[in-house]
Amino acid sequence: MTSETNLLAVIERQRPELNKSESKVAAAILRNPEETTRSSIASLAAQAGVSEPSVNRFCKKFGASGFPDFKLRLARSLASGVRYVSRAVEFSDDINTFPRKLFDNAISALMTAREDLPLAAIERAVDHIAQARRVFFFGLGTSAAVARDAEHKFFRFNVPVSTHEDAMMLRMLSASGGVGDVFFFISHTGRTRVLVEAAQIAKNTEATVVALTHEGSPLAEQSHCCINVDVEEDTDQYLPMTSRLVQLVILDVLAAGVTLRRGESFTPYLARIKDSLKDTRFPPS
Amino acid sequence: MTSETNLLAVIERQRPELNKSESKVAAAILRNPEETTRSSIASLAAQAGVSEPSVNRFCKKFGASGFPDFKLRLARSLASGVRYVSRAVEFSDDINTFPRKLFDNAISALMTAREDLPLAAIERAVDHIAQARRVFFFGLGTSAAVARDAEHKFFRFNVPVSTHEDAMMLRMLSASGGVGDVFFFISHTGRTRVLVEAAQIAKNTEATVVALTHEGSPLAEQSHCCINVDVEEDTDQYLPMTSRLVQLVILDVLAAGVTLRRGESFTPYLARIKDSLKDTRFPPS
DNA sequence: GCTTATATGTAATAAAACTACATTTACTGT
DNA sequence: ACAGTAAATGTAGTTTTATTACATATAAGC
Repeated sequence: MTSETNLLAVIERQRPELNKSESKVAAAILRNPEETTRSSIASLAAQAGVSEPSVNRFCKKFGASGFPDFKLRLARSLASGVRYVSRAVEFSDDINTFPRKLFDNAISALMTAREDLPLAAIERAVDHIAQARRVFFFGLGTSAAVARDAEHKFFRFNVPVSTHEDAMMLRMLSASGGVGDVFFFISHTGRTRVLVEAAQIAKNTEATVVALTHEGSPLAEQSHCCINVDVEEDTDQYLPMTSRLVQLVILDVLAAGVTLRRGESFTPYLARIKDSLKDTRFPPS
Repeated sequence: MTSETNLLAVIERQRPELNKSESKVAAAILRNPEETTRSSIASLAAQAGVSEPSVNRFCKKFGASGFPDFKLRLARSLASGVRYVSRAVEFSDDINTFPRKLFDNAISALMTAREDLPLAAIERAVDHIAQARRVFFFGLGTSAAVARDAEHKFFRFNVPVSTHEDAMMLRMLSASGGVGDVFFFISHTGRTRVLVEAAQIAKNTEATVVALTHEGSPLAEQSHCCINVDVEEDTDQYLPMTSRLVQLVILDVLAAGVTLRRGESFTPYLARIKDSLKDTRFPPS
């Protein structure tokens, strides 16, 4: 078990396995975590309707050395932001609340993703990309921007990279796949017909299909290597926001992986690309 | 003045104005903040070589109600992460370390940004966009993907939105600006010549120029409304990674702001757009 | 229904933090 | 330089808070 960052999430998760008084304590804490960090063991016990030692035992059960230590941990995980349940924006929100909520959601999505990174898949994807002859990044809708970002990132590795959004193009390019080609599909749902079909076509060639999507989705099934992005998101009401952030960071990870694979001798090359941009900018004052 | 989040920074700043025993306490805390959160008032007093009440007074001086409250605040500000130094990826890193580092950096950038959101500018930008006749999102390089994402997000508001990357297009469109047009420029550095020049052209029209960039940059100076994104980033060595994440979340904030402005009656319209995508997906199994 | 194990509470103890007050230190003016 | 005063720091006692050891109650197994 990883040392989970978010104490509240741990409590929530363990809740069904707690006995009576423990779950009363859990309830009291979850009802008002912020207040818990400020209250004494006596007042929390009163709030929960249990005895003080019960609270103490509860704290020890969750890895703390005692109540004060527990409060500290709680304060930490509250500060490290972010309510475990991502908070939806309401129409009653105003400028002082909703921007924070959105940031909290973004942060919490990244923290969740960080806890459970699909390292094996990432490593394999890096392998494929590092050795690729050509790389195609395909994504539609929100993921189109991600694909675009990836293109801009990976072209620096001296490998032909391209992005496309035209459904016909996707199919034709996918069909053109050969040894050393990597088709990299990006999708939050993993159910976008056009993408899934293109992936299927590509998979029937000699090319490698990598998917950055939800594991178990139709798209994942059409891939040789699926990097699982499993962000809970209320996509019924809102556009995918947090999942694309996670996708972007994972692409950064892949890019970094490829850089490391190339080795230190590669850095001058990257620097040269950077330098080429110098004259497009106003010099720093 | 904002109620500063980072207690350590506050202590550091106040240090010259502290008297002898207080500064001993400050030194002891700064020497090992992490440990301080776990120690008792007695042990901290011993560490600092002062008496317990001195420690207590120190705590009160910094706004805490007492030592336990102080520890809580300290724990919070340690957790809220501000590991100011974001950790760079090294060639000695392996798969177990560098992905985490990149996620850490992303998270810490968002947390830093969250602490200091330019709410006033955001509010004004929402005003402009909500009332716009047309909106143009302009960004180049890494920011092109951000602009693209914004386009995809904002077209849902029933306002003509577009993105362009061609330098000539930017200039011509900028020149075509009129009342009700919003030109939204996105740039990490705020020094990209093409963008700055386009912004200048747009500003000479009746249109509104909004910039999502570094305050004080040439681009910011050509805008009516600048949303300050101030992410420290080693762009000499790496591509902007974290700044674009912050930009994206801020655009989410703007989109949410516009949605809220439109009011609840607007939701069915958004739902209709969502529904139109249904048939492009494989149904959930 | 008895036995055993587990869970919870009670009350005493120990630890920690705070307060009031005493002492020291540093500063002011003569 | 020295008394007087104000600020700073420390001492010791008090109060609050947390923990431990143990007793009682509750539930599970035979």
